[in-house]
Amino acid sequence: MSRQPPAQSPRGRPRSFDVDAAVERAMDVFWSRGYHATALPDLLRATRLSRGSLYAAFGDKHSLFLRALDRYIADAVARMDVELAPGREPVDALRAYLSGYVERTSGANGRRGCLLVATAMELAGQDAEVARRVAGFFRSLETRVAGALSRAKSAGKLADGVDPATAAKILVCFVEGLRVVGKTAPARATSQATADALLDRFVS
Amino acid sequence: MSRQPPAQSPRGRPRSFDVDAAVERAMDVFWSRGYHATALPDLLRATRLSRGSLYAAFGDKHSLFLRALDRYIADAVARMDVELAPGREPVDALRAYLSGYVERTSGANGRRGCLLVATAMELAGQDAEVARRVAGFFRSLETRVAGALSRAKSAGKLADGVDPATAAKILVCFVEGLRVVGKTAPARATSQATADALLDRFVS
DNA sequence: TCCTTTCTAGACTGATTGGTCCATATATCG
DNA sequence: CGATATATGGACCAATCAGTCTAGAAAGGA
Repeated sequence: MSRQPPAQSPRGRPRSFDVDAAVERAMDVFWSRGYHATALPDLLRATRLSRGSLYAAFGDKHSLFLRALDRYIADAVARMDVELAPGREPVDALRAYLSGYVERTSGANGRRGCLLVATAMELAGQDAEVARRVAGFFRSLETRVAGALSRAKSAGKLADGVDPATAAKILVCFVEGLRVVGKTAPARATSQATADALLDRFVS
Repeated sequence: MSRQPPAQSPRGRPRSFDVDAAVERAMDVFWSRGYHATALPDLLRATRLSRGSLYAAFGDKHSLFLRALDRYIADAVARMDVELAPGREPVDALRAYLSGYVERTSGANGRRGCLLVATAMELAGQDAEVARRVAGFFRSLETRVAGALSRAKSAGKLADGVDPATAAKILVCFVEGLRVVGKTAPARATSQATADALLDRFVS
C-alpha cells in the first residue's frame, strides 16, 4: 500500500533521509513529552532534519504527530497479533499478553508511559482525528482479547459464567489502568501478581 | 488547617474575591484542557481575576495548577470516604463506588475525562511535585478499597481465594482504565455491566 | 559536465507564551 | 476624612511558538 518505487528515475538528488525512521524518532519525542510540550526544535533535534525538510515531508506539527501516533498504534496492534495469535493456546496467549503489559508498565518503562493513553487524555476530547484513532485502537484491542477468550471458552478453559465479550472489556480497562498506575513506577513483581490474580478469576 | 480568620483586622480593603472559588474555576479549565494547553487568558477568563490579582494570590501558573490538583484530589478522596465508609455494608459500598465511576466515565462525562489521570500522563514523568500527588492519590484509593474488601471478607461475602489487597490493586487499575476508555464516551449501560461483572468475580 | 532535485542552516514572521509593573479605582478601617 | 490595603485593566517584556522562505551546498542522472 505504501512505498512503491518511483515510476521513473526522477533525475536529480534522490531522497536522502529515511522517512519512517524520522517518524519513529518523532514518535519517541511525543511519547516522552506529549503533544503540547513538544516544541519544533525538539523534533528537529530528534529527527535530525532541517526545518525545511520536516515541513516539506510532513506538512505541519499536527500531521507529523498523527503519523507518529499511527506508527505507535500499528506497532501495538502488530504485537497483539503475535501475542494473541489464534493458533496459540488461548490462555497462554492471554497470560503472555498481560505479562507484556506488566513489563511495559512497571519500573522505568512504566514511568515513561504510553503515547496512546497520554494522547487520549490530552487530545481526544478536542481533536476528532485523534479521537477516531484512539477509539479504533480500543476496538482492535477488545476484539482480539475477546477472540482469545472465546477460544479459551470453546476449549473449556474459562470459569463458569464468564462471558468472553464482557471479560474482554474488563481486561481492556485493566491494562489501560495499568498504564496509568504505571506512571508511579510500581514494582514488576507486584503488577505481575495483580495481573495473574485477575486472569485467575476468569480461567478455570 | 486552612482558612483561619486574620489575627487582627488588617486595616484597608479586605480580600474581595473568593480564593477557593477561583481555584475551583481554574481547576475546571485545567480539567478540560490539560496543563500545557491552558493559557493564562483562559485562567483569567475563568477565574474572572485580573492578571495582577491572580499572580498576587497564587504566584504562578504552576502553583495555581498544584492548588487546583490538590482540590481535585481532596474532592475525590472526600467522595471515597463517603461511598466506602466503614459503617456501610461493604459490598454495597463497593458497588456504589463502582457505579459512581461508571457514571463519571460514560457518555459526555467520560469524554470530559479526569484531571488526575490526564495530569499523571502529561506531567507525572517530569514533575516531581505532581508525581508525589498522583502516587499519593492512588495509595489513598487502594487503601480504602482494600479496607472495604477486607470488611467484606470478614463478613464472608468474598469468593474463595480472593485476597483483599490484590483485589484492591485490580480494582484500582480497572477504575483508572475506565477513565481512559471513558474518553471514547462509552454507553453507560455497557460500562455498568462491565463493572458489575468484575465485582461479581470477587463477591460470593 | 550540467541539469535537476533535495537537502541544510538560519534568517525571518506574526502570534502567543508566562510573567512584571503601574496608574487608578475602590472599599474598609481607625 | 484620611490612611491603608486590594482590586482592576492594560501596557509592557523577553522568550518562545509554529510556520515560511531563501541562499547555497550536495548528489545522482543524462
